[in-house]
Formats: sequence, C-alpha cells, structure tokens
Amino acid sequence: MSNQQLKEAGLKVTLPRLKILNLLEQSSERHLSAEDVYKLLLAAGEDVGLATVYRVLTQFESAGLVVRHNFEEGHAIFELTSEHHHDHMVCVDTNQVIEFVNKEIEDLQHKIAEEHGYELIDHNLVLYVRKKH
Amino acid sequence: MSNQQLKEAGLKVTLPRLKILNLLEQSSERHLSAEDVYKLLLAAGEDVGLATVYRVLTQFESAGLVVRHNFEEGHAIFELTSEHHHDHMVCVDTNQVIEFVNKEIEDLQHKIAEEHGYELIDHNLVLYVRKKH
DNA sequence: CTAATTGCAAAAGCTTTGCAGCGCA
DNA sequence: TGCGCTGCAAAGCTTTTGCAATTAG
Repeated sequence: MSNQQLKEAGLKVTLPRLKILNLLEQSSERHLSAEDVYKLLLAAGEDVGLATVYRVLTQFESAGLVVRHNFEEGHAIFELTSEHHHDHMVCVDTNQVIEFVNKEIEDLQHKIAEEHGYELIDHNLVLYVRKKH
Repeated sequence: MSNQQLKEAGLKVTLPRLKILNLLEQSSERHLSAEDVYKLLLAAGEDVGLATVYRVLTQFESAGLVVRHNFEEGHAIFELTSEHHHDHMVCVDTNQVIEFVNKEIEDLQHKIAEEHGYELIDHNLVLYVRKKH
C-alpha cells in the first residue's frame, strides 16, 4: 500500500507523507492544490502544516508519484501520476477539470516537433471550455 | 501607428502605454514577462513604474492587443496578438520559443470539447522539445 | 476642468526557507 | 542515537491595490 510506495520512492515513511498520499488516493477529486490538500487534512482532523504539504507534494513530484500542473495562474494543481497519459479540459465557469485521451493529438505533436527538427520531450495541453446547454 | 491602436482599443493615449506598446512591437523577442518589459524600459532610459507595466499589460490583454501565457510557473509571459493563431514549442535546452500553426490540432481540439458536451473557449498547448542533431 | 492614469509603497497570494524540536530507522 | 522530517514563522516572488499627484482630452 502507501507505505510501500513511499519506500520505493526512497522517502521515509512518516505520518504527514502517509496522510497526504492516502488523501490523494482516496479523494473524489483527482486534481488538488496544495491549499486544497491542507484544508482537506484539517477538515479530516489531521494536523499537518501547510509548509509540509508543499514540501511533501514537491518530493512526490520528484519521485514521480505526482504530477504538477499550471492550469491556472496563481497556484499549482497536483494529481497522482496515472497509468495512462491524458490531457485536461478546464471548465472556465466551474473550474472543474476533465481528463481526456486522444491519440491523434499525441501523434500530431510528435509529428510537428519532428517537422521542425526537434524531438518531443514533454507537452502541456489544456482546453478551456464551457458547458453547452 | 501605436497611437491609433490605443485609441481603437478605447484607451487614452498616454506616454507609458505608448512606450510599452512600442517596445512590444520593436523587441526582437516576442515573448516577454512584465519584469522583462520593465527592465527593458529602464534600460532604454524610460521611466515607467512596474505597477504601471502590470496594469497596462492587463489592459492590453483585455483590449485584445496582447495575449498572456503561463508557460512556466511563477510568472506570466506576454506576446503581441498576432494575426494568425499559433501554438508554441519551447526548447528545453535553450529556452528558445518557436511558434507553429497546425490546423489539424485546432480542429481536433474543437472536436474533443464537443464530444464531451463543451464549447472550446481557449486552449494552451506547449511542446517541450530538444533539437535533434 | 474633470476624470483617467501614474508612481510609490504597501499589501496580497502562493510558495519556500531557517531553525529548533520531534520522530523514524 | 543520529539524521531526516515537521511546524511555525518569517521571508521571497510575482502581481495587485490604495492614494495623492499628474496628465490627457
């Protein structure tokens, strides 16, 4: 379980790390800001400092357990690394984040980089959308 | 010239606005942060406050003269609105920014949003690439 | 002349860091 | 026990805001 994941990541198994990892795994919302994580922990009666949340999330990112996004200006959003790559849609009205997978777009990106004499290392694609009524 | 663009944007023609717009039009680097603009103005002997740079860039954005990007966390990047929409490639080694246009990707994005019941308002696509040798 | 704009400094929001004490291995 | 980790508070950064003075129309 979480215990093992932390060890594999080369991180000491501490209470704050376990709490944060468990929260990320159990939360119904996959995309959380550091502040979100902090508030959820407080609400759950867990006593963890905000600075620790930031430090732990950054460590998780380095360990590959978590991905950091910059969907919106002002604050980062963290998400557990998922098995399959996906991109994101963000609703401009509700800030809801929707994941999607599209192989054509992935292929096109590689093709575009190649056409310019480059190798694709990574990419960031966010669609800002509004619900159709 | 710039004078006219400001009027058309419904903005009073003031010295700071002219200086900033001229700088954006004449700079060899199309992609600048507020701090970049501020420092370039200072270097050019122009006396404009940083707060004014932020305010003016935000007004330019509202007026559609400029586009704000969040390529990296920490600070926004501004670019004069260009006639044709384009996306960006950033070389991970040199930080060089390359613009590209790809209609297929644009169309796919609309299609994906539609398929999920949404209307595409905007998007952000950045390819992080490395020069092939 | 009047209202908009500017510059400064202070404040705001997110994130990082220094340091003393606590806790895992 | 020793080193890493945590919490708190303070500091750092980018960006915004309040306010008096300045400027455009």
